[in-house]
Amino acid sequence: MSTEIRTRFAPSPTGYLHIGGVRTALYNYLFAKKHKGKFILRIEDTDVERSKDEYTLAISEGMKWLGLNWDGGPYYQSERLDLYRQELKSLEKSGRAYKCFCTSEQLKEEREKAKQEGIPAGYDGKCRKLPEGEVKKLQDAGDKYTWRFKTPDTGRLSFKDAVKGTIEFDLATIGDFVIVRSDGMPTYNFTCVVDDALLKISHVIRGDDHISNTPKQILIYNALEKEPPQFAHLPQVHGKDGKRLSKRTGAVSLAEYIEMGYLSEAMLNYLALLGWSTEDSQQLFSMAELIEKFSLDRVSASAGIFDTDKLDWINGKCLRALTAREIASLASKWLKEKKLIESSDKISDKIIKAIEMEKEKISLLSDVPEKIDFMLSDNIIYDEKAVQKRLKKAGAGKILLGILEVIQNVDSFTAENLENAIRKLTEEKNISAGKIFHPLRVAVSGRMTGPGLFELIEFIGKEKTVERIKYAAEELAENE
RNA sequence: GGCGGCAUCGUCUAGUCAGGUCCAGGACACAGCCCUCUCAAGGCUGCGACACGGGUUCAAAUCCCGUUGCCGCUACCA
Repeated sequence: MSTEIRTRFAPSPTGYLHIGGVRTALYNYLFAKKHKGKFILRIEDTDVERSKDEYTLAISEGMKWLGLNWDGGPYYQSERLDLYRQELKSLEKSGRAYKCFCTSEQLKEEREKAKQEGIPAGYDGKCRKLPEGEVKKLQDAGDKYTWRFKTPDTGRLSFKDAVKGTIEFDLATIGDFVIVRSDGMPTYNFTCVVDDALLKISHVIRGDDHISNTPKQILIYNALEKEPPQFAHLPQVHGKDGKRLSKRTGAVSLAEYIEMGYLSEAMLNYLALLGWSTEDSQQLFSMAELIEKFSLDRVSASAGIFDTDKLDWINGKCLRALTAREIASLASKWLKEKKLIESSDKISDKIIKAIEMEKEKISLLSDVPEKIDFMLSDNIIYDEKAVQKRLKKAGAGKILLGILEVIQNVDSFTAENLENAIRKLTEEKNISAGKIFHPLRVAVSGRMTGPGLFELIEFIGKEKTVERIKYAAEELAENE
């Protein structure tokens, strides 16, 4: 009997969607899709203090932006409290959970003491032995209590991890841990198991910071008489300093990368490769290829560093594969900010043409305005360095005037005709192409870089071109 | 401290399970060259790594032991 593959992404809404979390979500998504299974979204919001609605929103928006659409959920743990309560009852009945009246202050003190003395920290299971009468007394007195899970005192527990192999733990090192807080809210290790079991998750794919939690969770599965899922622990994503990704080392949230102008497919492609690879080292993938080729046994075991150089390269590749119209529409937010367009639905053909000419130089969507604004504006700004280098040269003014004459006489103002005419000029006057092209470029655009000169001139139009060459020749160029 | 995980070019990695075909392959970045009216893009070339120390073996990046380093867990966070 083949059971359905079901994976889940289970972030806690205590911060914006983290880039490492995005990768976890991606791998879960790819694995589910590859096996024609289901990908479920679950929000782990049992930490009332730190969970915020805005983070929940950011998570689902981010997932949508990426196109990682979930097949089930989102399930909110805060809405499933009854379920955990039921399972707690079952644990109580089987004697696997007990009430603990120790206060957090007490425990903290003991932990510190243990640390100083160099003895292994961890709960000593004091309240496990509390006589029933004593429990009743404390409870009647209104003392707050947590529920702890009773872990075995001896033995070993091992599990097979799809990326790390077999991992074994000594159960003596795992103390009784809290599964329900004194305010009645269940904790992670408990809710996670209950939900994964109830939602029939077949493969738990998550960060390897959860490895140490896994034995605890398996213990709960066993106590609840549920079958544990397959585990796959992904290596961490680190910052440039090799440490855990943090704001200090760069952007960490997906939203920041969106803001910088990255494309979702580039992000996905890059993240897919950060910890996974094909045997032939393929670098560029469509989502369909990713789904087809992904497999957990080719996931790397070691942590990777989030490096934007490669992301930028992939982003450029993705961008170049789009049409100018698509780029314009994707970049409309930035175009609007720079006042190049009024609204997203008012993208002129001129803008699209300009983007077309500069397409291969765009690496981020946010680059678009600066690449094309000089072609669209009526008043160009002459770059000081460009003027110095190309116009303040002996004879530059005279050359420009010569070009002007030619240009004025080009009847059909196309790039081809312009090029023919100007190349003819270089031959007639026997001067190198560079001597003509460079000053001309600066004269009409104000800068030294840009699209092909003749396409650019055609785009600018005869009237403006003539006007600019005149200005440059008379006001800027060296006329000696 | 205890427990657990990880260790190949600056970065992402292939190769490790089934030791030889690996004086270690690909990609990004970097450098140079080519193309070229500029900047890009593209093409080519180059630079560059098996953490360290033992062992096993005819042979080790691959297997074993130890060391070191980094990371995680050790919460009434997830």
